[in-house]
Amino acid sequence: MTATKVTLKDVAARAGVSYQTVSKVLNGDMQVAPETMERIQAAVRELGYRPNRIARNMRAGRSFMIGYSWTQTEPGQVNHILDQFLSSMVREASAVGYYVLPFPFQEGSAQVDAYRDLIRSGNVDGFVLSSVNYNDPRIQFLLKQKFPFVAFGRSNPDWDFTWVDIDGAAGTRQAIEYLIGRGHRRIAILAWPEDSRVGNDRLQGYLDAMQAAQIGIEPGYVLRGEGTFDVGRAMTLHLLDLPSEQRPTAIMALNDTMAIGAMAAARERGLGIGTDLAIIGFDDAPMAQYLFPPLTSVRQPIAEAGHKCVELLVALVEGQPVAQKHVLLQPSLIIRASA
Amino acid sequence: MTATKVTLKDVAARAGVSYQTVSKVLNGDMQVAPETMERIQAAVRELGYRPNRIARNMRAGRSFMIGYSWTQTEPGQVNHILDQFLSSMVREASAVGYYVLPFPFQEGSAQVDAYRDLIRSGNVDGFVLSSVNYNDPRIQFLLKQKFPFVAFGRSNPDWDFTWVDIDGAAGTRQAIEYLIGRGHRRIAILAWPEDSRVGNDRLQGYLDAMQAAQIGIEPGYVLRGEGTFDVGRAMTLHLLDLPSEQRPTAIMALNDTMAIGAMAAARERGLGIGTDLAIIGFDDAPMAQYLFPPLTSVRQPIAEAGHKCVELLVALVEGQPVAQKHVLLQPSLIIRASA
DNA sequence: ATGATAAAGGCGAACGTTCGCCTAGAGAGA
DNA sequence: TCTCTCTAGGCGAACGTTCGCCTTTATCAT
Repeated sequence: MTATKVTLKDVAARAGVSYQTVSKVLNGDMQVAPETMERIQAAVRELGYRPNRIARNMRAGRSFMIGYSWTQTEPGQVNHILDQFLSSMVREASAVGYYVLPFPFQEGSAQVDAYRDLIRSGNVDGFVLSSVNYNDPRIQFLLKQKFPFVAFGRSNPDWDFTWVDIDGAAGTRQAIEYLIGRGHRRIAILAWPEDSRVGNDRLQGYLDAMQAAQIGIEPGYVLRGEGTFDVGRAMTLHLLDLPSEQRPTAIMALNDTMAIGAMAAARERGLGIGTDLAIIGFDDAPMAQYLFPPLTSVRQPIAEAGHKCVELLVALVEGQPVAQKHVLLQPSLIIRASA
Repeated sequence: MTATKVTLKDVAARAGVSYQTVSKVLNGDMQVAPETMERIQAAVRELGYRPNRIARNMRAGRSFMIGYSWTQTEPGQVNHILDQFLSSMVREASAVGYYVLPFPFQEGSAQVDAYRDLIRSGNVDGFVLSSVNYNDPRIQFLLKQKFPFVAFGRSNPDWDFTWVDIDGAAGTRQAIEYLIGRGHRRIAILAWPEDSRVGNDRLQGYLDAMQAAQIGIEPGYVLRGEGTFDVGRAMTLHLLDLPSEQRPTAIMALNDTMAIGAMAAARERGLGIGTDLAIIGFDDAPMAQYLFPPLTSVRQPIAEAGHKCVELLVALVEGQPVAQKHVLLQPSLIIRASA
């Protein structure tokens, strides 16, 4: 019907007051006579007035936007995280008067440029980073700029910044303890390359749990490689082809994709998954429950992480005291038939 | 280093011209002496000036934002679409000077309110809708408001609006033709409830292909239900328990989750998937290739759809002539071992 | 010499808010 | 009656752009 924008002046004209008064009344910054209040409210209602967000932001000198960018996954991979993480960020942001601004992921040095541009153009008040790793150039840059950000994931221990992370070590530890409790001693782990901060964290839980149970770490049981199906399958075939007294009875993979590769390998060698060979994954991808057999996996509280990131970032941006600079969320082991 | 914002005036002061001149020069709206140009460019470079996007939008009376909201999936489900669709929208939008603004999904009548609020507050210049269905209240509302939007998905045939969709009928047709070519005649289909526009579209491809091949449609082979694992499994068990001369030799499901349920059912009945029973899914979820056996499925050009949606919407918003109001993209059958 | 024309750039205004300060009138205390 | 203090609300300014129009100076053809 009415395509034309309704402004404060329109409301003011109809209510018979100055437009600044309308502004103040709507923002609760002023006492007015009850009848005036009534007239203003009626005008707002009848005209369908909503404050123009751009003008408001202009005046405030802020954008009330949170920049977020994520690494695009390769064609074969799923980003089952994104939906949960982004949805929970958007919801929490909206609840506190912010929006999330997704921007394109860039490779290499162009990546930091994208962050710089968003800052300089006043497009965002802060960032949430994900997929952080050691020596992350974005963190380095934002720290130097003193620009507010919260990282989903830890980085170099000597860098001082606010982060939210999932306790990967605890997740793996839980899984390994479970396997040990079921009587397994020869437990192998399909880990990631050494330059992966997340991979090292998760691997640490394996080392801790084995040591706590006084089981020596067999170097041949710790395999590293890219977290893909093919790598998981190849590593598992290698393990299964060891002499039978050395062959592991349980394999944990640091993500579900590798675990599925491990399942394929077990099937190829004619082993019953969950019976002859226990397999545990990490991430609890949505498909995990539908695999044959359903995959035991470590589930991460992704939505909670997104929520926390926004909560901390907004506190940072608004200069409120931040209760906790570091939030470490606990994952949980979802036990199914594969282990 | 410099936390303070750099504005046109700062640049102008350093270059020794008026700030409006800087604006015009940067926007290519004015001819200046080469030396002046040089001074301005140097000042911009040295100060790291970027135009303030909020002020620019304020002046333009537009936000250069595209609103987008998606239905949150249930815990067990994946939204493997989101990453591709959103990424491609963000990339395309960025290329033409826009951003994508995700906002929280609301149930029921609050949903339209969210759209209305975004319009009134000047937050967005247009919308991309997804998960559209028959009688979609959002489409109804936006048409009445004459507010620019592009739907990813069709709705009521008599509503006149711009959409991008994937030719689901063609996808199913391709799959069924493939099955027929492999000698199958007793082909069942696991379809969705009748109120699903997408489901009916995909189902139509089955009907078309069967008819074209002169194979009568067996009513008992067309099963409808929610697109979940459990429903897919239950429907398949029902089909497999038919007398052997009536039992289908191939089953197509309208999504991968149901197809995986069908695979579970086949396994329970001791049938070899791809040998005793052919199974085809729809969506080509990333996990499909890692299933045992790998699932034959219909792949949709999601990224292209996202790209097109933004392209059309921007044309709409800027009042440019839209080459094609309706874009129907072709899916492709990815043949693997399950059929 | 003179007027026309173009090039180079200045200036005021406006977009819709919010913020701080000002004012008119009423009520109250002395 | 005078002043002092509230209360309700008005008014100007500013945020950083862009747009339209104006002014100045140089260039050129007549």
